[in-house]
Amino acid sequence: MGTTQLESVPEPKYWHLKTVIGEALDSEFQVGEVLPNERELAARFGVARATLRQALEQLELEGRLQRRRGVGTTVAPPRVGVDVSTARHRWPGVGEDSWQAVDCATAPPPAAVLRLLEDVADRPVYAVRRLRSTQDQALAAEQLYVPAASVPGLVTSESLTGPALARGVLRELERLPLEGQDRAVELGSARADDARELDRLPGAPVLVVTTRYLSGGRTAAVSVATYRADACRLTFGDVGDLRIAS
Amino acid sequence: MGTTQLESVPEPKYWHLKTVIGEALDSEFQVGEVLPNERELAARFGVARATLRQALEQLELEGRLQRRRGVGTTVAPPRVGVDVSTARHRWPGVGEDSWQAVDCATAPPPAAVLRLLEDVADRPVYAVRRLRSTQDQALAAEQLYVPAASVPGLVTSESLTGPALARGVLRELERLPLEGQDRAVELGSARADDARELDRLPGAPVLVVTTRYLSGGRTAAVSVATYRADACRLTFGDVGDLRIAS
DNA sequence: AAGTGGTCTAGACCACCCT
DNA sequence: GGGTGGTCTAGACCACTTA
Repeated sequence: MGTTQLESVPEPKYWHLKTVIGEALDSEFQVGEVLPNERELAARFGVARATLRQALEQLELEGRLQRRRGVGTTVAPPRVGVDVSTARHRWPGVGEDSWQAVDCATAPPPAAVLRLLEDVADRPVYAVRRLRSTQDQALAAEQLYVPAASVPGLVTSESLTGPALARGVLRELERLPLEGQDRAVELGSARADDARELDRLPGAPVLVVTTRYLSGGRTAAVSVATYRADACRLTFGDVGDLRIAS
Repeated sequence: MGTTQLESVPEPKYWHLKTVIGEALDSEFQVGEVLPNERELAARFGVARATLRQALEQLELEGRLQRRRGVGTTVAPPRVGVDVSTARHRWPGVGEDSWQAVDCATAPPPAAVLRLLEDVADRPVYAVRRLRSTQDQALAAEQLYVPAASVPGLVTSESLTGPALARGVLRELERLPLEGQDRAVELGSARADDARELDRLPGAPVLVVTTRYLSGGRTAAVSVATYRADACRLTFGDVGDLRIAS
């Protein structure tokens, strides 16, 4: 990376910086390579550290950089495309997928989820926790809410807890006929617990995917999955899946 | 040993501020109401303005606030759910939709789009510009790239330009049999031109929806649509009529 | 212990919108 | 012209990782 001085331009410094550094990333850096630290970069470009950080923040938001406290700033790999296609008509956890069930509690779901689960009397509601990862990196954390009424065959016991209970709930859920799904994607910021599991700081930008699973005309389960916005590209392929087009 | 690891987690000020203000928004403010200005809020909470701004930035990212230079900070309405369902198997612009074609050029598409349009020899490539709005607010700006080969019946002339040409391209595109779509959603930051049309500043967070339209085994068109991440929730309903009456 | 990114401060000036 | 949010500075200290 050169030691180019910035000329005075009408456009904000951090914006121009972002462009300059972005181009340098393309031409002079390899994926995984460590950048000079922020104080050095700021000095090199002749700006305050806060200004430099504004540029780095944007680049991180766009998935081009990865910053980790105590470690440094590295060039991020291209975003991973993760399939969240709705066309499959499958329950979560069916078939080959990259989710791993890690826990299950019966804590009451948040108000926003309760609005989607129409019948509030369906207590308890199982809260299954799952993680989705690629080889070395956690991509998403999910909270799957399943009313007890959706898994009538579930055998519970004092000794059946944690991951085993989570898997049991998922297994029972598969027995219901899945009639459809409703899905929404929006931008959010990671809650403290999600952030920890995604190896990000609280408030990190995430793509929140909310799914409503329908069975028997009812909402049989609600999933709230938070994907690392810097590391993921959500794909909804319907190609090669040519269902009966109406 | 006496070294008890007390997990005192000093929560950052801006994070706490965000919570406090967020709760105040729920209980004490109406949608559209104007908040006190940043200098006053900072003084009221006893923090530096920069710290307060960190909290406001997060709230804006989550779609709870709207800030406009020279105007002030207002309480944002709930996010608008916009349907970007892929199940429709429709070309862009067919039927009742909220897009408005505004222009058409023949500028060469960016490299990332060229990679999706396999046959690079298909010149020229029409670049149709469209806007999607609700009553009073622009939600998304789209650049739709259509190789000339996809619209063989298009009659061009010197006098056919701008919006009229854009509509002509869309009309011709509808004549092709649509075989499928490939869609991806990721987080991006608004380019200067998109930002202007979305009434945001450059770099504002946007949800970038990239769609590949397939016809005859080829990529017949590529759409890159940028949605205001603060104002939109993208929905992918495949439920259709099953939707609970609302 | 040294080095990194994350938080925070107290100022300053600028660009924009309103009246 | 007066008020707003946006940009920028030059520091300071903190939390975390690594050696």
